[in-house]
Amino acid sequence: MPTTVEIEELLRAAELRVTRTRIAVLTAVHEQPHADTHSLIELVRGRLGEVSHQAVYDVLDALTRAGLLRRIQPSRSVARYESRVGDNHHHIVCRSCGAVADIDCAAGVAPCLLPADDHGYSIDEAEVIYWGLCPTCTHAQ
Amino acid sequence: MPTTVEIEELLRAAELRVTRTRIAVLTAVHEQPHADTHSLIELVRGRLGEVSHQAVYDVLDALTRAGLLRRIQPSRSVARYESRVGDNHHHIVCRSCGAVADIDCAAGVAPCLLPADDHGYSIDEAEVIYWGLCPTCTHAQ
DNA sequence: GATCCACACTTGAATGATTCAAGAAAAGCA
DNA sequence: TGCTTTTCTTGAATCATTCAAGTGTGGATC
Repeated sequence: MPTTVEIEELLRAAELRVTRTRIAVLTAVHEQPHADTHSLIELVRGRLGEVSHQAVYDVLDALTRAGLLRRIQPSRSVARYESRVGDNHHHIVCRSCGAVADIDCAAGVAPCLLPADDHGYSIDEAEVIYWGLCPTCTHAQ
Repeated sequence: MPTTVEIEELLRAAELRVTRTRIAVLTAVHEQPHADTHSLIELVRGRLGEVSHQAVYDVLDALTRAGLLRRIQPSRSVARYESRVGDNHHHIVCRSCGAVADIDCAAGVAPCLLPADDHGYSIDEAEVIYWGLCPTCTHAQ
C-alpha cells in the first residue's frame, strides 16, 4: 500500500497537479481495488469530509487517462476502478454477488490474445472477463 | 435469415408465446446483429407501428433468458443483442466508433479459457472482448 | 367456435449512473 | 505575493433502464 508521499509522487510523475481530492481518490482505489464510483465517493468523503461527486468523477477520469488507474465495467455493472495497471491482467466476476478478483495474464502484455481473423481491425487489447460464482455464492447454492 | 415461420418455430421451441412483438424483435436482431436497444425499438416500430419501449425491453429480456438471444455490453456501451447463440464466440469492438464484429472462438464451447488460479470461483464462461480500431477508423487516422 | 386466465403489452412515472455548464477555489509558476 | 490555468462546487440535465398498475391477448380448454 503506497504512502501519501508515494501517491503524490505518482501524481507528479504523471504530470498531474497534486490535490487533496486526487490523493484521496488514488489512495481509496489502492485500498479497495474494484470499488465502484459510489463506494469511492464515500471513501473519499470519509477521509476529507464533503466532496462533490463531480470532483470524484473528474479525478477518476483524469487518473484513468493518465494511466494511473484502470477502469473496468463488466456487463450490467457500474464502472469500477483498480490501481493495478500496466500488466494487462484479467478479471473474474461473480454472477451472483458481483465480486471481482484479478486473474493473472499468461502473456502480461496487451494484446495477450489475437484472433485468427481480425476482420481488418487493428487490435490493441484483449480483455478477458471470466464469469462464474465466487466461493461464497457457490457454497450458498 | 430465418423466415417468419422459422422465427415462430424458434419461439415455440423455447416455450414462449408467439406474439407480434416477439416475432418483430427476434427478426430485427437477426437482421441487425449487435444492434442496441434503441435501434431495435426503431426497427420494430418500422415494422409494426407504435410499440412501447417497455415491451421491447421485456421481449429482449425474455428472449435472452430463453437462450434465443445473447446480450453483450462492452464497457461504456449500452446493451446490444445478437442472435448468434450457443457457440461462445467473441467480439471485437472499435474504440472510436463502437462497431462490433464477431470473432470465432477456437474452442467453440464455454469456458474456452481457464485461468491458472481461479481463486475458488466456479467459472462457466470466458468472455473475450478485443479492443482496437475498425478498418474505417484506422484509415481515418 | 366460445370462454378463461396467465402472461404480454401499454402507460406513465421513477431511478440512478453519468454528464453538462458556469462560477468559485486552489495549485503552482513567475 | 500575484497570476493563470486547472480543479472543484453547485445544480441541473440526460438517458438507459426499471417499476408499477391496469388493459389486452395467446392459446389451452371446453
